[in-house]
Amino acid sequence: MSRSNPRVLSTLERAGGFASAQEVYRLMQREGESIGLTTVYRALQSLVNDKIVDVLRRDDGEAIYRLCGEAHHHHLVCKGCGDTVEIEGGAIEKWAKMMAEEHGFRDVGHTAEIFGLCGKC
Amino acid sequence: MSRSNPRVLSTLERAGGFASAQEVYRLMQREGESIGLTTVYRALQSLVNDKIVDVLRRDDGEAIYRLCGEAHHHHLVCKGCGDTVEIEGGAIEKWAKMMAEEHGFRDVGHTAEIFGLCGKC
DNA sequence: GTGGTAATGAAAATCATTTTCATTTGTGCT
DNA sequence: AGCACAAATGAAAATGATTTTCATTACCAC
Ligand SMILES: [Mn+2]
Ligand SMILES: [Mn+2]
Ligand SMILES: [Zn+2]
Ligand SMILES: [Zn+2]
Repeated sequence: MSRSNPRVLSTLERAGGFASAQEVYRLMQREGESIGLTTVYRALQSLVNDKIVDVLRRDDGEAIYRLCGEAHHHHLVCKGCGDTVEIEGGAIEKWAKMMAEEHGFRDVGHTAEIFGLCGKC
Repeated sequence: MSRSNPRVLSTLERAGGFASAQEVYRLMQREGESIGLTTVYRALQSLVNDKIVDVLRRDDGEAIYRLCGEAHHHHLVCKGCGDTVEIEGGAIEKWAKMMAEEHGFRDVGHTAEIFGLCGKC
């Protein structure tokens, strides 16, 4: 049951950060790779099963995937122009770990985003 | 633009805990209330806008809604059974404010969720 | 009552994801 | 090579939540 297609994995790597199945698919098409959307979905599911890839959900519900190894970071997004700054979240990591411990949760992950108006807007 | 239909709100109350738009709709139908699915969606969106209701996502991507208290808080959600603990986020508030200042952002808000497996799962 | 605006809901459209199923590919064996 | 059998692939159809359209209805103000 090892459907962890290496071309899909390498494309997700190349994408850097999060990408949805549809985005991975479009990226491969644009680069001339021949692959079916179904295979992309199956490969990503498999990679998640094997814990090589993380999955979470965008606000619109679309599933997004990311290599587990990549540096974990958060975003500061401008509601006006969409500019995004990648920020470090040491305080969040500690908070998440503490809260999980306190309530007996394990295998925890987290999401955290800040949004507002940037200097130009 | 206040489409926060009170019958939808009261149904969500009666449901207790989280319920999806589809579930709220089916519940109202079962109890003989005449309402359209579209109106349920619009009412829930409106309630979320007014911060009367929290929204998050099930693992399958379906949006689920729940009445939320006045105080600003965050969630610790079990990926296994869906149990949710409302937690306090003082550390996050400070972090968000500091990051925003550092990058010249104003009028900032934030989201932060922790997810993992609870003690029972 | 008349005109204007907001709310409603049935039906169609959207869109990510899953399922089906026929075809292709790979692998071990003779 | 030739054959058998399992796994992988992908096009097309199905699914299901959510959104959009649009015609109708309820609600107000004057
Ligand atoms: Mn973090
Ligand atoms: Mn907070
Ligand atoms: Zn900006
Ligand atoms: Zn649990």
